[in-house]
Amino acid sequence: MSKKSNSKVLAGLERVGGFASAQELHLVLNRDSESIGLTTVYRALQSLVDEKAVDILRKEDGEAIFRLCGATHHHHLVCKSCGKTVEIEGGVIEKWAEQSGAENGFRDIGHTAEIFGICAAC
Amino acid sequence: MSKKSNSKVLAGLERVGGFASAQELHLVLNRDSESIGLTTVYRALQSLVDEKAVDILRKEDGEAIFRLCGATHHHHLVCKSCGKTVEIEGGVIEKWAEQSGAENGFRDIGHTAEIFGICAAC
DNA sequence: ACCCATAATGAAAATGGTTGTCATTTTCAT
DNA sequence: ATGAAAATGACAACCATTTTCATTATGGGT
Ligand SMILES: [Zn+2]
Ligand SMILES: [Zn+2]
Ligand SMILES: [Zn+2]
Ligand SMILES: [Zn+2]
Repeated sequence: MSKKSNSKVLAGLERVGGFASAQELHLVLNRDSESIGLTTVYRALQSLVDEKAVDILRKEDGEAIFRLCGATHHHHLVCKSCGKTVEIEGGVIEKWAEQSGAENGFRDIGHTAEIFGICAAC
Repeated sequence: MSKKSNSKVLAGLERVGGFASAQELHLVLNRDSESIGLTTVYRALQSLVDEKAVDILRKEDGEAIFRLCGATHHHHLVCKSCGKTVEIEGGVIEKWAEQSGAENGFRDIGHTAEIFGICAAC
């Protein structure tokens, strides 16, 4: 029966596209007339992470954010002033992370990387 | 005057050696007859992070942990299981960030990048 | 269809790290 | 010494997440 809430949450993540926090997801789902409780969203996300259908990361402030596993992986260039965001190709980073991890005997390697600055308009 | 609490906290971090949470640090400091409030520990850590004297990372549960940081810019490879940390040379990343930013007309470019995985011992 | 054991759900309360408030204390220049 | 400004810390507020617990849905056995 947890199947139902799991697929609701997965659908929500698809709709969102990229990362979303549990609470954002809860809002999105209920906005679209999918009645689901916040607790259940947390539980569904937890089990989806356990079965590796969903990735979990942490924002700088410590809040957990989730995304579909296998969603196209990319990185962001964000303007510190106006928030404008550009999606960046990160092939170099993927190699760097894999290689650095492997050289040090690590497995299950993941990474985070963000670029920030001031955009031309600001 | 924040100098005083900052150096107390730095001393605490030295004593601890590796990573410590704000609350652990608060305990350690007061155990060693350094009377300092928890709020002040948080503030000192915050300002030390701002001035890049201290690194901040997140445990899996989202709690912030801190440690002394060398002056040279570098990145981290962290074990998700035991917390073991390796400092990584990030020349590739610096170039990637600078170039991606410049290509999109951004200036004052900075970046964050972390690698995580499971270490050989775990 | 009916029972019942079991799992799922979600509202509300509890938890816990972190941040905000504000009165008090310390520092420092005059 | 005096006042302004910065620093401090006890306490309360905040907020994401977890725990409780009462209710509801599910599904197999009869
Ligand atoms: Zn901008
Ligand atoms: Zn994106
Ligand atoms: Zn990447
Ligand atoms: Zn390890």
